[in-house]
Amino acid sequence: MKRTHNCGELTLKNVNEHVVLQGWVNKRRNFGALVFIDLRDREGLTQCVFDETISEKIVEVRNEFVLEIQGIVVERKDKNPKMKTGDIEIKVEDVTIINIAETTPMIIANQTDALEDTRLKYRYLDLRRECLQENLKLRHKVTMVTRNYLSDLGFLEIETPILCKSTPEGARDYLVPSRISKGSFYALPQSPQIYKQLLMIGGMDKYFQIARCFRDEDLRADRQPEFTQIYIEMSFVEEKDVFDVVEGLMRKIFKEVKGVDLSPFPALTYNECMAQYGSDKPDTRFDMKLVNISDVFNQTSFEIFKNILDANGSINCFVVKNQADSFSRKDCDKLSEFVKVYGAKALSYLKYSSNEWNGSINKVVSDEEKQQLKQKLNIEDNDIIFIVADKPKVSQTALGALRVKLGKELHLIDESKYNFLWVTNFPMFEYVEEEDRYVAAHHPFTSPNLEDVDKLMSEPQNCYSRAYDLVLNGYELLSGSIRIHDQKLQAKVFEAIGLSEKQAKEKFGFFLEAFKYGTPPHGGVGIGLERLIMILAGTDNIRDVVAFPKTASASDLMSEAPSKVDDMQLKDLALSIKE
RNA sequence: GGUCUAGUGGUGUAGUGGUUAACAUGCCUCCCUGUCACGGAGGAGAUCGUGGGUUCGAGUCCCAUCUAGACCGCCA
Repeated sequence: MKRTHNCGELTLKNVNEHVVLQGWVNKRRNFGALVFIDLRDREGLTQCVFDETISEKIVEVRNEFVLEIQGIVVERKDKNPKMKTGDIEIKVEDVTIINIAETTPMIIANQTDALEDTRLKYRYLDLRRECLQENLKLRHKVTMVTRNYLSDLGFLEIETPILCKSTPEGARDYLVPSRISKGSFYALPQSPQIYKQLLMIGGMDKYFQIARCFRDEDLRADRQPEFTQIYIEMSFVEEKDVFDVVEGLMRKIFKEVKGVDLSPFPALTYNECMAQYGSDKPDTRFDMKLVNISDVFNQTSFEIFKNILDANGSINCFVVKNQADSFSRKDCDKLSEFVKVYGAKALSYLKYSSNEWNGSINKVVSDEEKQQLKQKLNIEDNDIIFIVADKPKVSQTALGALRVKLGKELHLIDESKYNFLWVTNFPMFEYVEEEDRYVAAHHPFTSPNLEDVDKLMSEPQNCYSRAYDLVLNGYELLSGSIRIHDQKLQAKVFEAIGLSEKQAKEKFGFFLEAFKYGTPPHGGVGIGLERLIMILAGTDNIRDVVAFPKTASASDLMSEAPSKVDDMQLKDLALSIKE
C-alpha cells in the first residue's frame, strides 16, 4: 500500500516527514502559479500546496478528482484552528491523478444546501459528507460495544432466517413468492420473535442478534420499512434480570460513545404514564404534567363538560407557567386545530393574569370552579391552562401531543439530557372496533400479569401484561416482555383474542408444538438501533443514520426500487399482474 | 386510506394575474504566490413537475395527476 497516512491524522509531530496521501479534492483554491487543494478522505482534510514547480500538473484537476499526493509535511505560517490538521500542510513534490470526476449535482460540504430527494438520488455523494460519515461511524461503534458487552455476559450471537412463514397478526408482511412451491409465499421477518423464543426452547439460554426487520406499513420520520433491532432473549429470568442487562448495555454505550454516566432508570406503569404525560413514550426532560380536573366540574352547569362527564369521559389539562401573554386568541385557535388531529373535539383554555380570568371558557365556568382550579393547579399570575374534555384516552393523547409540541416551541426541553424511563404494566389487550374483538396489545406470546390470569376472559379490558418499553427522550427505544412458557396459559390467551384451537394451530402450529417439550421461562427485548443512533447523533430524521434509506413512500430514489420485473420472472413464479 | 406543505437554471431560493423570470452558489474562460466560505473581470445555463381549465394575458388562480416531506390512521 502506497498510502502512508490518512487525511485527518497529520500534526506538527510529523513535520519534515515524507508522506503519501490519497483522497478526493474537497476544494481547490487557485492563485495562478500557487494552488491549494484540500484533500479529503473519511478521516478529514489536509491542505496540500502546489507551488510553481508543480501546479502545472493539476491544471485540469477539479473538485472530487481522486489524487495521490506525495510531499513533505511542513508547519504552516498561518495556522487554521478550524481544521484538525490546520497546523500543517503538505508541500507537494509529486501528484498522480488516480481518477477524474464530473461536476457533482450537489455540493459535497457538511452544510449542503441540497434537499433530501437530491441527496437520496446521489446517496454515494451524500455519504462523502462528514456528518453522514460520523453518523455511520457512531452506528458502528454502538454495534461493536453491544457485541462485546453481550458476548462478555455470555450471550451468543445467532442468526435467524430471513425467509419465514407469514404470521397474520400484527404488521403487514413483505411477501416473497416461492418458485419451487408455486402459489406459496415466504414472509420477511417483522422480527425474529418466534425464532428467538425457539432458541430458548432449544436451550441456547442467552441469545442476541443485530437483526434486520421488515414491516410493510406507512413510514414516518423515525420509521423505515426495513430497520435494525438489537434482539436479546434470556432464559430463566424475570423482568429485573432483563432490565439489568439492558441498563448495563445502555450505560456502557453512553459511556463509550458520549462519555456520559447514566443514572438509574426510573419506571412508571402505563396507566401512570398516560395520566401524567398523555403518552406511553413521554419526554420526561421537562415537566408540564397533565392533571385530571374532572372532579372540579362534578356539579358544573357547563353543558358540554357535563355531557362528557356523564358519558364517562374525563377532563384533563396542563398549565403553561408565566406565558399566558404569549398566546393570542389566534395562537389558541391554531392549537385547537392541532388537537383535533388527535380526535379531540376542541381545546379549551383559561388565562389568569392580574387577578382576572380570561379565555375560551371563561364565561361558562363558575367562579367557584375557577377558585378550585386555582388551588388545585397552583395557578399564579400569567399562567394559562389548556383543557381537553373528551373520552379519557382522547383527552390524554391530545394533551400529551400538545404538551410535547409546546415543550419544543417554548424551549422547555434541556437538549443535553438523556432521560430514560421504563414503562411497565401495559394493557394485555386492545379492543378493535372494526373486528369487534380484543387483540394482543403487544404480541400473543406476552405473559399476562399473574394476578390478572383469572380475568383473561371475564374482563380483558382490565388485564395487564408483563410487557415493558424503555423510553428515551420521548422515543420508544425498545419493547419487550416476559413470554408465556406454560401451554395452558397460552391456550387461554389465544381464546381471549378469539383464536380457536384450530386457528391457533394453523398459524403457530410448529411453535405451539415446540412448547410441549419443556419450555424454560424466558423474556427479552428488541432495541430500535436507528432510534438509539438518532438520539446519540442528535438528529430527528432516521434517514440520517441509515446508509441507504428509503423515502416516505418506501422507494429507493437511487436504484429506483421497487421496480417492474420481466414477464419471464413472473412466469417462473406463476404470478400475473392485474392491470 | 386521510389531512397539510412544497415542486422555478446543476444546486438552493425570490417572484402577491401584466416588459426580456430575479438572487446566491456551482459550472466555463481569463487574471492573481498564502488562501482556507480566497479575491477580481467576463460568460453559458430555466419551454417555472406533468395534463387540463379560467382569463385579452398564468410561474402566479382553479381542477386533476405525479414526486418529495410532515402528521393522523396503521406500525402485534
